[in-house]
Formats: sequence, structure tokens, C-alpha cells
Amino acid sequence: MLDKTYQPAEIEPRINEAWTKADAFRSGRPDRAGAPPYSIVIPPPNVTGSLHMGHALNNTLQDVLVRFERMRGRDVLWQPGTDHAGIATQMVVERQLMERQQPGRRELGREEFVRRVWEWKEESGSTIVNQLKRLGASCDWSRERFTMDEGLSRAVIKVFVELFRQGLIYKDKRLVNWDPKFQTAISDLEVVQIEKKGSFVWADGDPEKPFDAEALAKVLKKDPSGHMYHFRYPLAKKVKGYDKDYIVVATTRPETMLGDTGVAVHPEDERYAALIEAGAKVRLPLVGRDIPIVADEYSDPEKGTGAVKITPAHDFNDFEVGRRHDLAKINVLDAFGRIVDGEDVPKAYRGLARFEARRRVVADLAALGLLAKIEPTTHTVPHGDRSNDVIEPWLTDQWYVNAGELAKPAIAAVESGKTTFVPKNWEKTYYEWMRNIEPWCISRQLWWGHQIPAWYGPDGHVFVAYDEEEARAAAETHYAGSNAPLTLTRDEDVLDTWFSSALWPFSTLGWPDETEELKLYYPTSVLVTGFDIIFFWVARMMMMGLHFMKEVPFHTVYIHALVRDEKGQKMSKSKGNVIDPLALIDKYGADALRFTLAAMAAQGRDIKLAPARVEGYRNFATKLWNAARFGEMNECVRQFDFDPHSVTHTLNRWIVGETERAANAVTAGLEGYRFNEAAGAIYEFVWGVYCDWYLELIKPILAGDDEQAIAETRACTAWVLDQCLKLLHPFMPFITEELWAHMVEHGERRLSLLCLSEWPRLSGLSSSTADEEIGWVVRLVSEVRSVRTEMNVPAGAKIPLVLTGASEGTVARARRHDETIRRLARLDGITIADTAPKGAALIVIGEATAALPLEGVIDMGAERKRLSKEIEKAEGDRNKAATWLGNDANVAKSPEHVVELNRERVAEAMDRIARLTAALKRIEG
RNA sequence: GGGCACUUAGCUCAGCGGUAGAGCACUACCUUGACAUGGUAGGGGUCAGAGGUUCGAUCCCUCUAGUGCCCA
Repeated sequence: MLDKTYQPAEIEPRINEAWTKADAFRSGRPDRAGAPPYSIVIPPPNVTGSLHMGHALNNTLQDVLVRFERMRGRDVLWQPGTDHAGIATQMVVERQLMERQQPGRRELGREEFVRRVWEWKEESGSTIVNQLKRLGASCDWSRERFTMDEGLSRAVIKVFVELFRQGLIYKDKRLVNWDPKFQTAISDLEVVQIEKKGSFVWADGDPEKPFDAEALAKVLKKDPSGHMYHFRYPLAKKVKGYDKDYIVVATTRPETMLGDTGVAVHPEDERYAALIEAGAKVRLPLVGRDIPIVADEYSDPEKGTGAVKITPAHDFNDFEVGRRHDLAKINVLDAFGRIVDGEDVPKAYRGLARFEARRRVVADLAALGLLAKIEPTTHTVPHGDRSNDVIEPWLTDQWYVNAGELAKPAIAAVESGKTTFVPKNWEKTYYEWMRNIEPWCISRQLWWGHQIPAWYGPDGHVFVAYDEEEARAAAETHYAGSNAPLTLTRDEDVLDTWFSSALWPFSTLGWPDETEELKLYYPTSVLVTGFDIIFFWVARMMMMGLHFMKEVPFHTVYIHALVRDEKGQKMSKSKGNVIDPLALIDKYGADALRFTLAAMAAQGRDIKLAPARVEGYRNFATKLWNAARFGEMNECVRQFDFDPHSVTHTLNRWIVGETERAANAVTAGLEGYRFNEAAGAIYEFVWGVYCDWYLELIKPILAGDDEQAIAETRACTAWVLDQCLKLLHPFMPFITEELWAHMVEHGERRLSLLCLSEWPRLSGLSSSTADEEIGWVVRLVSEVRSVRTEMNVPAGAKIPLVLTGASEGTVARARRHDETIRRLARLDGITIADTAPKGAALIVIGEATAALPLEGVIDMGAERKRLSKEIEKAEGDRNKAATWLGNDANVAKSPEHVVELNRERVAEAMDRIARLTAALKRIEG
């Protein structure tokens, strides 16, 4: 016997165990041999991670699809695994060392540090995996992979070497986004632009208000950004036709002026034409270097003074300007973001932290009378997405992938429809980025990751090879004839984490070996992910998949929304608005959380999660639980030979038809990735149809003495519940699996776990006569209940009902369902009469009128009010439809069924009005 | 500045050329032999605003206002 209340915490671990024991999620099960494959690779969560709401949504949707297809008989592989997450993981371990007051990374040395990271990974890498299991993720856990395990590393090396040999990976010296906190380069994608606006205002000219360096320092201490500084750069020589002896430039980063190698003005800016003409130079203050004034369209005459300082080594735009005019690139920052200790920089600034240097430069220029003004300005400042530190564009040697070349087939594959995005509009975003793609910087100055397979000879010549042995062989050939001992040094850098993630769809299947799995499961069926990693991951998997497998990695990309909090804000630890999915699972169960996420996953919208929703769906689970309990109490057990087509009782004919409709709706929803519609359909069926009506309607049968009807109804009730369990299983796997097992305690044994059972394929079950008949009963019961409430009839009081003007068919219906109607509407009898008794409340239903004689009980004033309201409503309906019909254009141009619909509305409304008016008159008369 | 969304009940969201829906919240009544994590009934919306297309617009188009996101 089922417990009275449903306890998710009790059943979920038990069910998880049963699945594991049965090896239910293994791909390539013998019973699926030859079945069409269905495969999904999980977006590998960071090993450092723990389950957040985004994971919960992402994996719920994948699990819904995977369970659905598994039940449809496919050979399903949901490939799980985790990502080594270079920066994030290295950060976590470094922090841990610090907290434990152990030696830091650099003290430990590379080998020891990496060993510590592996140790940490072994200890806590399974956290997220266990959390996914709690969510119910039906991955093939026997195939779990890690981006740094042996096989995947082999794939990474091969890809690097091959791309290098094909000229698609190369080393280059250019500006990169440098993260001074982690001392590594990062890719464009790992940079987030943050808007800053300062508050310090100052301009020279007012002797009352001298520049106050300390006040500025105070403001900058809070935030070093957000101001535009205007400097006067003195001309090296006075120029004829230009009336001043200086030029004013503006910048938001004063300290970079130490590396200025030019000043740019617009070629058509007449204010500066003379300077360009004369080939004028400015003498860079503080430094004393003479630098040219050049004409370049980059400078905007509308902005500031129209003159900009050019620092090619520390700004992406300036770099380009510098290249066009052959300006020197002077590096004034070191890896930590400090001013370099070198000849190019005046002694006073050497070794200063960058923002300290900023204050110093401004103060020193002010002291020289060269500071014109400071004003607050809104500008975006690049920050590292992990470090949250201000990123410096910095000139270094890094490895790059020629993404532009790899992007071409990746663009074509989406254009030709080999891969489609759902919803479609994300394709535009994908194209936009792919068509303007920049070289991808893949080297990172970290220790945790795949070390780049490149070795340098004594003269710096690079040998890229599968291993040191091969590199050595190549080097020996290269240096043949030289007698010097050959020492090779391996490149210190590791690869961007996303480099290995890009190979995930085929590296996890065993590539570069030609495995069975690769043949069977590649390309994968669908990729499910959030839009925030379309660029990071989806695009790169497309590029790598097409290049190495010559085939797209997935046929469909389903892009889901971001989960936000109730107010629509992105969840973040700093805002303190994070909703922990595990806390919700603890409180309401994994099924409730999953159902909530699926029900809210409408295409193309963010999900604002209200925890009350989860509670609501937990209640839904309880409802299902109790419906099963009802079945159990009434001996509704499954019959193997039950055929829904053969039921004879109207109620059963009706419910099997409704079941078919629900099954079709759920199936269609899932096939179209409309998770919310699928979830909505099964919710409405289970609660609104099966529980609210069917189970109530059959109670009199079960309590009656018609053995045949009882037997059929019991079997039918059990069958419908089974269909509900199946249809609901992808969304709520735990409770459904539990009930599936439990409901046969007294019946036929199950042939399999629910998760491996067959998805309902129903047809030919609906009957219009049954639908009409039960529809009539439902309407009558609802109307009576409604009148009872409005008439303030006590809920416990039983009242009689007199049916008048009923056709033979209606009378027969009323007889057939006499007991049911009496029970649900709380009546003490239904009689047939020619005319309604006096002092009765009247209900118009179809051609008949149902009278509730309530003389003495009834409040005539209330009944008058009720009838008037009904009449008003009917008149509204009639007027609306009649007006519509009154317009000739409507009738002439609308489709026939719309015209007909409106005619019916008018006729029906008129009929109601007539009978309601008669009823009203009788009360008044 | 460029691009993409969004604006529907108190709240969170569906819907979408043919008389507006759900969950939660709210009101009243009900411990009826599955279920108070429940039942029954009910209140609540000129579908942001203004034009246009159409026989007909919450839905399609244009503009306006507001909000959010992405890219510079």
C-alpha cells in the first residue's frame, strides 16, 4: 500500500539505485541492437563546479529528450563527462593552497603543482557528477570522460599537430588580452566589457580651484576608470599657420602616455591641416621623446579635440594606426601590469602599479601645467571573465588558430541546413560572429591544461610534433651538420580549455581511433545548450567537427534560455540572488524541479524562476501519487490482455480517447522541442481530466454491482495510469518509476523498468459519441455546482433536480449517469417532468432545462440577480456575433466555418436569452 | 553607435489572424472513503501607446515609449 503522502527524498535514491543496478542507461544495450541511434553529448561541466540552475535546466532538457527517445526504442547514448576548465581549476587549487597556508604555485613548481591539481580533481571532481545523478540525468555513466584523460589528450595533440602542419595553427606576435592577475593571455570571448563612469570634475583656468591630486587619488581608489583626461602635448617646434604651441589630446588611460609614439588627427580636420603639412612633432611630456603627428581616419573630429594619442603597444585601435604609419611599439607594462623597469620609461615611474602610475602621471602633468581638464565619462573597460581584473592589451607571442578559414565550412553547414538551430533566430547570431571571426588565441600561460606540443631548438626554431621523440628526430634533421649538443625546450604554455571542448563530440567517442561508437553515434542527434556559449563552444565544435570528421557534429542545436531570478536578473553570487537547485531538490524533489524547468522552457525567452512554481509542481506529483493510491485501493490492476479499443462503457471509451489526445500532444511537443507544451499537456490531462473527472465519474461504477463494468473500469483505470506514467516519465522520472513498480504489487509483473518501456503510440481510440455524452455530464455537473454556490446552498445539502424539455437521448443520458451526476452535483434525485416547478433555479443545458427546486432554501433575490447576470452575458455574446454578421463584408469575405460559427453563436445566445428570461419572469410573477 | 529580443491578470509566464489562458496569490464555502501538498465555485485583463494592412488584429507591418541582452 502506498503511503499517504509522496516523499521524494525517500524514493529518489532508491530509484537511482535501481537504474544503476539494471544498467538502464547504457548505450548499445543488446535489446537495442540495430535500433536507430540517438546521441547527445553533455556540455561538460567544469570539474570545479557544482550544480547551478543553468546546469539543472540544461540537463533536464537533455534528459527529457533522451528518456523520450529511449522509450521510443532508439539506441540512446547520452555521453557524460567533465571539463578541466584551465583557469577556473587552477584558481581553485591556488586559493586552497593559500587558505591552508601551504607553499604557492610558483614555490611548488610546475610538476608538483599539476600533481596537486590532479589530486584535487580526484577528490572532488565527482561532486558535479553526483549532483547530475541526483537530478536524474540518464547518462551512460560507464562512458564518463574528462577533457584531460589519456584518450582525449591524444585527440588534442593530434588536432594541434595536424592543424599546425596544415598551416591553420601558427605563432604570432600581436596584441592580446592580457590578464595581469593570472598572467596569461585570454581570448576575446573571455573578456567582458564593463561600463564605468567616474565623478571627478576639474578644468584649469580658475585660480580659485587648483588641481587637487589627493582628491583625484581618493576617487580613483574606488575605481580607477571612468574619466577622460585632457593633456596638452607641446609641439617640438612652433608651426606656421597653427596658432598654438601645443595640441590637446584626450585619454581614459593616462599612464599609457609613457608609451605614446604618435598623435593622430583626422586628415580632413582643418584645425590641424598645418601641422600635418609641416610634418610636425610633439615632445612627449615626462618622457621627452619627439613623436610625429599623423593624419588617420581613426581619429574622430567630433570627439574631444579631434586629436588622439597613439600607444600602439597598449591599445587595439592604436596598434592598427601604428601599423599604418609605421610608428614604434613601446611596451611600458610588464606581465603584472606594472610599469616596466626599462630604458624607455623615466626612472620615476619604473615598477609602479598601473593605477598608481595613472595618478602619478596626471599629477605630474598637472604640475607642469599640461593638464587641461578631467571630466567623468562613460566608457567600457575590459575585464577578465574569471579574474574580474582589468585586462591590458599587451604585445606578446602567442599561438593562434586561423579561425577564419575553419569557419567557412561551418558557416556553409548551417546555410545548407545540415545543422539547424532551434529556435531558428540564433542562426543569425551564429552567422554574425562566424563571418567576422578573428584569429583565435589558444595559448595560455597556465600550468593546468594540455601543454602545447611544440619544442624549440637552441636558435628558437619550433618543432611541432606528437611527442618529444618525434620533435627530436625533426630537430636532428634540421640541425644536421651542426656538432653542438642538441637541447630542445618544450613550450611552457597550455591550450585554451575550449580547444579540447571543441573536439568533445568526437574525442569522447574514441577519435582518433576508428571506433564502433564513432561510426554509430557521430554525428550526434542534437546539442542542447545556452546561447551564452554559442561562440565559445558551438561554433568551435562545428569548425573542428567539420575539419576532422568531414561531417557536422550535430544535426540540431537547441538553444535554451538563461535562468534568471524572479525579477529577471542574472543570478550571481555577488547579487545574492542565486537559487540553489539542490536546495529545491531537497525541499520539493528532483521531479518537481525538473517539471518546473521543462514547463518554463518556452522557446526564445529567458526563464524567470519563481520558487512557488516548484512547489506547485511538487503538489502535482502528490496529486499523481494519490491518483495511483486511489487505483490501488480500488484494485485497479493492470491486465496484460487489456485492449483500450475494446472498452464498452461510455466513460471508458471517453477516457481512452482523451488519453490518445494527450499522448499525441506530448509526443508532438517533444518532437518539436516545445517542452513547455508537452509538459502542459500531460499536466492538464493528469490533473484536469483523469483526476478531476474520470476518477470521480467512475466511483459509482466501482461502488456498484455490475461486475463486467467494474472489471473493465478497473483495467481501464490502470491502463490510463500506465499511460500517464509513461508520458510523464521524461519529466518526472523518479515518481513515475516508483509508481510503475509499485502498481503491480497485486497485478501482473512488469516486463521492464519504466525508463525502458515503450512510449505510447495510440490511435483510433476517440469516440465522438462518448465525448459528447461525457461532455454533457461534465457541463451539467459544473452548472449545478455553480448555481449551488451562487444560491448559497450549503455544500452538504442534497437537493433534487428536475429535467424538463429533454429529448429522448438526453433523458437516456441522464438515466445512464444518474448516480454519477447525483454524486458529483450532490443531488438527492433526478426526475423528468414537462414543466419546471415553481421557485426553482433554472439551468439551460443543450435543448433541455434543468430545474433545481429550491423553494424555501433559495434566496429569490439572489436567483434574480444570477439570472440577470446570465442574461446579460448571453446578450453580450449575441450582440457581438450579430454585429459581426451585420457587416456584409464579414459574411462575404470570411471563410464559411467562421460565418457558421457566428450564426450558431447568435442562435444559441437567443435561445438562452429566451429561456433565461422566461425563468426570470416566473420568479417575478 | 550596430544588432536581437521583450512589454498579456497582483506576481511569474504561455498563447497568437476568428469572443483572452495556466501556475502562484486573492475571495467564499467544504475535513465528501485517493489527495487540505486537497476539493468546489468565484473575482481579476480597452493583450505598452499611436497609426496601417485585413471582412476581422493581442497576433502581421510602421512609428513612439519603456525594459533586457549581445557586439563595438
